[in-house]
Amino acid sequence: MNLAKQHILEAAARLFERQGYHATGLNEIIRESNTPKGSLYYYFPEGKEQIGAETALWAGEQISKRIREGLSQAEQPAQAVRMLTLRIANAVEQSNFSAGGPLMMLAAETATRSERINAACRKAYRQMQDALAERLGDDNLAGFVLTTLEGAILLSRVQHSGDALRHAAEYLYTYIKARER
Amino acid sequence: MNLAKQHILEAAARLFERQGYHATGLNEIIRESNTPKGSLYYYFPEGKEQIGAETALWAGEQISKRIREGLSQAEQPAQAVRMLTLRIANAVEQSNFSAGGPLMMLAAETATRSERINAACRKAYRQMQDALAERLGDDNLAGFVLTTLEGAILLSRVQHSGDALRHAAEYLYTYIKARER
DNA sequence: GTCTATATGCAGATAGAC
DNA sequence: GTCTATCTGCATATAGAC
Repeated sequence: MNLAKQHILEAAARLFERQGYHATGLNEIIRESNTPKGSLYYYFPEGKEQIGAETALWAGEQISKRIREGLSQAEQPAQAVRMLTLRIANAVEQSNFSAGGPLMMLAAETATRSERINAACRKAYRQMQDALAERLGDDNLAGFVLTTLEGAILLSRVQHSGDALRHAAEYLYTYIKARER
Repeated sequence: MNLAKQHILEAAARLFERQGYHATGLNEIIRESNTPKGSLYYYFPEGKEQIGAETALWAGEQISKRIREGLSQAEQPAQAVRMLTLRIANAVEQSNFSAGGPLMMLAAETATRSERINAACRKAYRQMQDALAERLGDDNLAGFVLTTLEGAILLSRVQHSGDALRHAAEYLYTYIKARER
């Protein structure tokens, strides 16, 4: 993929993550990406919706990678999920509660308003769930962990505190641990 | 509270729930509320942000009531939470995945962009958590249930399927049940 | 209390020069 | 590939009549 295009995508991902899809203007994306203004419609001829969809796909791959990395750093699945969740808590706090995955905003705002972006978000979430399931050996459980992570990220952002994520880390740990036997 | 004002608030809540805060225009709220156009700035002189904040507070009270009602319909807390979650799953499906609480969108979109709306959302979430804690007898556990519900609503909406909520219902049931002993 | 008219600005998008 | 200029439309908000 072209470098300028990649810059636009990454800037869009950051902005969607911080403030959402509808609150982000194309001018803002251009500015934030340090990309020549004339490039946007050259690389994304179908406009904002295309940017949204490609951002979701790209984000899904990035996050899945990080999930795999994070989960590989502990012996037992329960402990791995706990550590991953605590890492997210730190990341969210250090970003002043603007981090937490570009997907959540994009997915929530377009669930019933853009079929194209929605399809991309579903695919991205599926990838994330697969990454979790690889380690947990249970797709349903992976779905529940994903659910919990998204909910906890949302509440942590709203409450301007990583506590929701830290609590989630402990509950998930206890739950998965109990299952291991 | 004045009736016209109440109509505006309820229309705003529905629209924010379906499509989000930034995607909803004031004209749309007027149209959907069947309220005279000149009334909006009469009742909400501080504009859209005031509407957002008051909507969040109102929604928080409504949802807390429904949580209390829902949780009172079973003998044991574990079963009560399960039934509440399944009820939400049905509601979300029957709304074509546009329902799921006016708060989520509002809260996510404004977490770092409007202190006023953010404060209102926090208060609303606190009320909801209190309503859960009353029945569960454990504020941390109530927070975890809230986290799970919000995450599951998000994923159900994105995936256009109530499965995430139904799975969450079973996991929460198992978890709370195990604690009862 | 509610109306119409309007101010002002930015949104997404397009055309055509270079 | 990138530029500038511009179109169209809607956004929030305000003023002043009734």
